[in-house]
Amino acid sequence: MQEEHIEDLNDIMKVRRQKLAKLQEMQVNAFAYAFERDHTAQQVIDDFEALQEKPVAIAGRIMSLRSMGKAAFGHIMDASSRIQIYVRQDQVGDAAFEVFNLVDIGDIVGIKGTVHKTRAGEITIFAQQFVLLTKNLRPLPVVKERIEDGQKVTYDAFADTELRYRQRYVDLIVNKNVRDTFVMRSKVVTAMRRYLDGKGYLEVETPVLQPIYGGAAARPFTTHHNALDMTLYLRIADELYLKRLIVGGFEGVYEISKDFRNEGIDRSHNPEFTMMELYVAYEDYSFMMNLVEEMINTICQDVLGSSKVMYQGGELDFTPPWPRLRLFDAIQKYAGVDLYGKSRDELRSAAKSLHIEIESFWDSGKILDEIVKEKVEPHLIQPTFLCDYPVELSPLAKRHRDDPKLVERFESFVAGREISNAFSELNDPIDQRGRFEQQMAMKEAGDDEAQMLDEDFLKALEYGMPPTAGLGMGIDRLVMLLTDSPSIRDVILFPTMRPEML
RNA sequence: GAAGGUGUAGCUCAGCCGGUAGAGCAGCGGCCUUUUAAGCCGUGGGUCGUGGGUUCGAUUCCCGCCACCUUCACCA
Repeated sequence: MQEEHIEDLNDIMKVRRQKLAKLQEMQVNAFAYAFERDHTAQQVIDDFEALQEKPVAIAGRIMSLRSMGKAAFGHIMDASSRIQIYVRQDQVGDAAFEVFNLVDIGDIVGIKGTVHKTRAGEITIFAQQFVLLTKNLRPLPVVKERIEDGQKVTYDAFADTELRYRQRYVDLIVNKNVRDTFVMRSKVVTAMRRYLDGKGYLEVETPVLQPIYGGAAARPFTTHHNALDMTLYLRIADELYLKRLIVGGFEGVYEISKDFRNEGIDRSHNPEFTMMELYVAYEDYSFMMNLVEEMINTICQDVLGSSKVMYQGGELDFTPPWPRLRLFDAIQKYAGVDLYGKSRDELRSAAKSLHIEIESFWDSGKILDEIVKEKVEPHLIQPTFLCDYPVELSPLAKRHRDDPKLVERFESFVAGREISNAFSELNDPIDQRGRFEQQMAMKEAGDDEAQMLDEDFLKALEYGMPPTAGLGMGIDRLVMLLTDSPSIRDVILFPTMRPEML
């Protein structure tokens, strides 16, 4: 709405504008500059005994109103909590009460008054002064709750997922559990930083715009730099830059940042998502397994006070150690076939007998990957490490010390979803070049997710990268687990949406 | 990208085997100075997602389109 035509607004919005005009006539600033408060709602509730009868100043958004002529009850909400207010004409004065009569649910107000408990036993601020701080011009969904048979019943919840995602600000105002989820998300990231910083690792920032994308198998977003007249890609992983830093002499570096993958959107995928990558010199993937289970458990303890969490009706237990299952043993266990050392054709027929569809250009690694996805991953509910992957699947991982067909790689699974991926990093530049070349061949063959050859990265390896363990961890998915969220969109404040058609 | 589902008032929903729509809350007016889904009385509000088609007549039936949800594909 570029130009505003009041006749286009609905009745409720028209009335709000009229009230605004009335306030202006009364010389009331409906968009105040500041309000000096000395308590939050939660502080008043927590310190009720000490604050009883004492004056407090609080501010917040009106969430309910029950007017009784010359007095009214309502609830105001600030970031901490919700608290009842009681406004009486004979206390706040005629002028302020006249303003109060123009207040709607959704307005932001400041209250100075004394702390009491009502007859019904609810902590309430009896207003002595009332100030309008911000006039609301758009009706807010009014969610009501009632206790029935000890159960909290919610009426008229703001529940339309599309509206909730498109207008997350409304979702946050109205749905407390949504606020809680994002507070929890912040705590998870803070706890992770605290853990990694405590180990002495250095948090760094590497390029989002990359001339050559790498470090994962995915299609990128492509963009263009005008001044340089060149194509740039939004990163799909941080890996190759972080390893350059290990070459440079840092011995532990991590980055928490957005990665971008030009793939489909579903309950566990968003085109931009948050990843933590960590590289530690002189260590291998066994070290990293220990670190992952310790780190996740520490985060759980920090933010939930427990190693156990309920997720979608089932209990997850993050207490270390987590089971470690070799990939081919897992296939044996869940698919009932031994696929170790099998040729591409043998894998192909195995896939067929397991009713798994495969593409003609897939190599043996890709076919195996598909079988694992279908037959193994759904079984990995409790935290589990799947380790020792075939070399074809992992062009950046070091060959297994006991078996050249495998690499020293693991992925951790929880609730059937991958939450981390790690390996002993390949630091032999000759081997690395060969693996890149194999990827290029796959790209030729039609695999548009095969990785690009990065000459500068190879050059860095030629200078010598110490033995290094590397890890990537999906933050969004971790937060989903710890907040019992079924969709990644529930843990991303503004998930990717198609633009609304106007 | 495919299939299925959904789209009706600010919010949550009902309804219509074709005759231009209802409820609760929110709103507006009135009464009410301890209420809390406040209450009581009265009352306004909708191009029924969008564009076509069939029909005397479409919110309802048919087709296209858009958005969202679910499952699948791709992927983490």
